[in-house]
Amino acid sequence: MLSYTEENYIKALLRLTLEKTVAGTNELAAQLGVKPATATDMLKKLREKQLIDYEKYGKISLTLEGRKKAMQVLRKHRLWETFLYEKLGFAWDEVHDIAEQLEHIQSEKLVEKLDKFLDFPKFDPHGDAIPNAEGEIKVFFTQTLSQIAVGNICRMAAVKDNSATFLQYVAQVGLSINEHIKIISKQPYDALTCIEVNGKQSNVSPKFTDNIFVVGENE
Amino acid sequence: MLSYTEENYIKALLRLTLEKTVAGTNELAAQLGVKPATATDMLKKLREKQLIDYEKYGKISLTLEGRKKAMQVLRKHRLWETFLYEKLGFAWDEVHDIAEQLEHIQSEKLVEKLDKFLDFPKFDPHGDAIPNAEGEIKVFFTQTLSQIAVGNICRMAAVKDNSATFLQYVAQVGLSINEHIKIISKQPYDALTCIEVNGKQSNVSPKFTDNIFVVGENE
DNA sequence: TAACAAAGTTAGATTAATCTAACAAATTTT
DNA sequence: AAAATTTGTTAGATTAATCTAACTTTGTTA
Repeated sequence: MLSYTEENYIKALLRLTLEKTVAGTNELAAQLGVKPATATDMLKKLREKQLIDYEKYGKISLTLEGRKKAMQVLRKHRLWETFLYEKLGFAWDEVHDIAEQLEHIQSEKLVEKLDKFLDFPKFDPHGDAIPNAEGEIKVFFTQTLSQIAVGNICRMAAVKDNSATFLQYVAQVGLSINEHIKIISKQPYDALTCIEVNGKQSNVSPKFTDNIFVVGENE
Repeated sequence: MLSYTEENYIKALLRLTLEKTVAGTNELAAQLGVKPATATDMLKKLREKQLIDYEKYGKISLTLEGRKKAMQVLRKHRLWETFLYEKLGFAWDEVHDIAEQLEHIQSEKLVEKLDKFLDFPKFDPHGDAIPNAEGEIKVFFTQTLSQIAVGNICRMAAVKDNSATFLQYVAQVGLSINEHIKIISKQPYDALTCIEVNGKQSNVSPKFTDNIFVVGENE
């Protein structure tokens, strides 16, 4: 079982690795309000416990196990935030500090009962997704590239079709996850869509645009 | 602010001093699952913080401040137990261990909102009274000595009248808080009640029996 | 009342988490 | 590429809470 402190370290690492590319010791220490020397000590300990991959002077990343543990803390945090907001009537901005304490309560059964009591919420009061019991965030995309109007910009979120030929085609037009896409025009005659990715324009078929999940820019 | 550990010590002391006469170091240590030496150290620390009265080799008691703090922890414990039982559907015997963790969450506002959410419960799922925000357990006695039938035994809980003459009268018949009282007989003619306290019988008036709160023996 | 047992304390060590100060490695700038 | 800056580590100390082992006080019993 992880200590309160260890949980806070892996949670901070999760946040850093989600938001930015890689996490460094100073950044981690700042996030937690401790000195870098302290963080270094804890990093060694977390490595011993196989929660992170780390070599001295190198970059830090969570192992699968570490990430799962961190996500479970995040799950508790967001469920408690939802409880405080929805059930107890706390304001939007008051819930975080209390949830920081509640997220360390150890009881799987409590978490599951709380989840049920809240009617299995998918998002917390800030709109952030709540991980499931296995520590995964399932994001269900509903909008495909074909639904975006001419002139708008969106961002690629996922693909429906995972075939090699399709993925090669996707790469060929310069697309990848999070890449921006602008809809230049749509041809009424042959139903092709002209998209622009990184300054490069391509004409693609409905078969293509129907298989790309996107999110709008105004999120 | 008290540490998690300090809170546990004063809570254990509260339990011991409520249940038994005086608390000793060994007993306290046993209650908390630590060695007596550890308890001694902590007792010094709690004395420094003016939470207990204590001299070495002497008996231990909570100060008013210490008692208040302990009662506030107990309040949180019992409110959370009520929440787990009433709202989350936990069983009677599952709530204690989780409440042991939840009772240490620091947020006055949380406690008050939880209290309201639970509709200001007076008793927890085990039937124990929940202290108020000031750390007091208000017990409302409803039964007076005059309502006890002949032949029954009850126990003195409190008095309605606090006048000196009444209290002297009470002492004179051998009564004090928690003292047992047996109703020997009631005279229809002059409405006097014959009571027995510690083997001593006295005839008392309705004015007397109406001003003594009692609890039945079958609690 | 002297001896024994129980209760409580002290001294010294350990562990987890932290710090400061000094040092080492990596990166950026000139 | 040498110098300067940033980043990260090590060594040694501190605090809170705990332990064991030895000792002291108090209370009980023969």
